Amino acid sequence: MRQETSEPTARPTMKDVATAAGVGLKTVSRVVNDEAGVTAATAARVRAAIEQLGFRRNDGARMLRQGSRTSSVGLLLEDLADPFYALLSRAVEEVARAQGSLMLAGSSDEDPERERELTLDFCARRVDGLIIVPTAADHAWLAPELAAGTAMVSVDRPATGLDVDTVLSDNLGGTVTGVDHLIRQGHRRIGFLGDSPDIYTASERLSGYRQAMAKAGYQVREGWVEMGKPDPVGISLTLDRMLSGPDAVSALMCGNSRITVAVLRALAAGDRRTAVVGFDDFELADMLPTPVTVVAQDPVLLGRMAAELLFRRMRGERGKVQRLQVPTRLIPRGSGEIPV
Amino acid sequence: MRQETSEPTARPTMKDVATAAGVGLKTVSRVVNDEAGVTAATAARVRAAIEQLGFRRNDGARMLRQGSRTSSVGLLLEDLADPFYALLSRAVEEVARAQGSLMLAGSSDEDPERERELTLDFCARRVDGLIIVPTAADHAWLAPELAAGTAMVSVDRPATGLDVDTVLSDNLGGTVTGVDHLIRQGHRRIGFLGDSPDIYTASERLSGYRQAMAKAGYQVREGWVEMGKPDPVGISLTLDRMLSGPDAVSALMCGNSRITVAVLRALAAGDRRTAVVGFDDFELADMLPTPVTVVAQDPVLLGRMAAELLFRRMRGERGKVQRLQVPTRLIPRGSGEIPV
DNA sequence: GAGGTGAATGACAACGTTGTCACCGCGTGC
DNA sequence: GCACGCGGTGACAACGTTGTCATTCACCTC
Repeated sequence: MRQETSEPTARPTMKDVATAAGVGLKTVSRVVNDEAGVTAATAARVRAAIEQLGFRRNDGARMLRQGSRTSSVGLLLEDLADPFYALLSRAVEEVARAQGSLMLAGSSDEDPERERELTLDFCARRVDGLIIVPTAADHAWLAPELAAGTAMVSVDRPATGLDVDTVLSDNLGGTVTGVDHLIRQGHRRIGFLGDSPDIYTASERLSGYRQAMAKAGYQVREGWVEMGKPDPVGISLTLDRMLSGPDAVSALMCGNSRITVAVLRALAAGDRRTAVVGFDDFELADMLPTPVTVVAQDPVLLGRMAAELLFRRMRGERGKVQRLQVPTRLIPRGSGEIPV
Repeated sequence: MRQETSEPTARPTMKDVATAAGVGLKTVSRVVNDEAGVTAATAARVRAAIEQLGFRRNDGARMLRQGSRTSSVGLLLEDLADPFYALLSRAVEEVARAQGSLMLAGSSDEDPERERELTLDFCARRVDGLIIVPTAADHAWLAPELAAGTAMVSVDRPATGLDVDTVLSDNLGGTVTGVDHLIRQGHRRIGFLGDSPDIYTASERLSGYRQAMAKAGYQVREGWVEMGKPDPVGISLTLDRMLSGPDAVSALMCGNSRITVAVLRALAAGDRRTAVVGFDDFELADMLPTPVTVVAQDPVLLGRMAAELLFRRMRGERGKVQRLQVPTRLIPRGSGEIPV
């Protein structure tokens, strides 16, 4: 089979198969779908014709005829290439496959416009369900789709302006655990570096930090908190500031793994031994010169729970809107156990 | 909009919109598709009805009517969650989006049966094109789909039994470069640990190793080569063997990043300083106690080239079957510069 | 005022499939 | 001999959309 010679041959349809086999259209349909009521001899002739023409049923037409189900789900997240979301995607794929569905995947890149376009494209394709890691923007525009019967689950973050099932990590509690851990090592001057505060997870984690500090009765000084898109240069400058002067911190809580890594890089350049706890685990965290203590999330569980919830809704389960929380886990490895 | 109360409302169709707006079906179609020849007043009425009913065009039906194009491509690879393939996927997604296509993604898990099912499902959905990281099994079963006009590109590995455009890394040359690099540091006793030899990339890299050794005039001793699924325990045992006795090696070339990491873990447990070069870069390779020298691939470029080739085919470009190679790049970081 | 022009609109078929139903031919029971 | 049942089969409509073509009507020209 040489690609270069293949002409854009029209795909054979059931009608073509019927003609070739000398039977009626419906008989072909019966054979293709393993329906009863076809003689073995007829079925054999039809199958031969199918083989010979290279026929394959057009599932698009099939689903149009049969009604709503397209046996496909849409997954919309920030970035397919991010290790965290890659694991989550794979978990969703796994559940979808077990349910006989295919998965359409798209990355929003945190851009509400792109998110909206992709999501509405998914809806136009009539996905049976939608799993979405929503950007910060309002999602009320999805309400008509929801009303029209497209099942939806929000994961990792809640969708503002839309009342749907949601699966979240325990961002606040996890951060409290992480900061508490630093406090137990004797630290009272702890800094926090987080992602843009308009991202739900980032602001939850910031709250966790503030809450843990308040609970311990420690003040959060001006300049101990820095929020924004992780940017190596910016983080390096921020660290210089946080680690010097009379108000210098002795420990850092990092709001996500990209920030943690950037912080470690910046610290590696200097000679201070600063205690660090990161939110979100990452590969090789245990292999670094000072193994990194983290508050680990479970992206696979997040994805699986979201997908299972989605399929339950798709099966018609009604009930109240769910809001599930996945616990986090502190993994002490060394960087968080550096004393004051 | 509360999910719990939403009944499985049938989605409104153009006919419903037409009735609501008091116009003909075709007029709605015209408005939806921004065709000329509709009065502003009529269009406004139609748009109001669309808004009110929450209508969205059914792209499935549209594509059925219009002919072959479904504006979707299928991506089939080993594992969406693997960082290498996650990057590749994202690159494919990016190109697809630029071309107005959506992406269906699936993981084969290196299982030919699963690969086949998913791929044929994609074909039944009438994807316009297919990008596949093929398992080792024969792919002749895809020939009818190819003949039927589904564009196909194989990436990262060639598809045996199928003559399609292919985009590959320079696995052999890259490994030669890596081994040469070790040789230049004075090593003559170099071991090779690779993945299962039935995986194309693994056997190419093994060839590269043998070629580099032969070129230098160094013998490859019995026991210096170990191929198989990366398994931490197995690798640890293998290393014990390779690094001891009269035939002990002084350097290692690792066939992929999972193996590299497992090797580094095993080496970290001991106290030897063994030179290591890994095939395929990975995150934080530069941050490890001994930064890791690697032969880096470019998964993003692989994905982009594959996707661009695919879309060219989909646009009808004929020409001979292509076989493109993406160069690799040696990144010396320390572990490969450890002398004998 | 007849005829022509062109813009707006809708009726209808078709895309490839499946559900419904009618038909055909044969064997059975009376 | 006739009604009946039943298994096998195919004709036809329908799913939601778009392409084709006919129709309508206002407006213009001579």
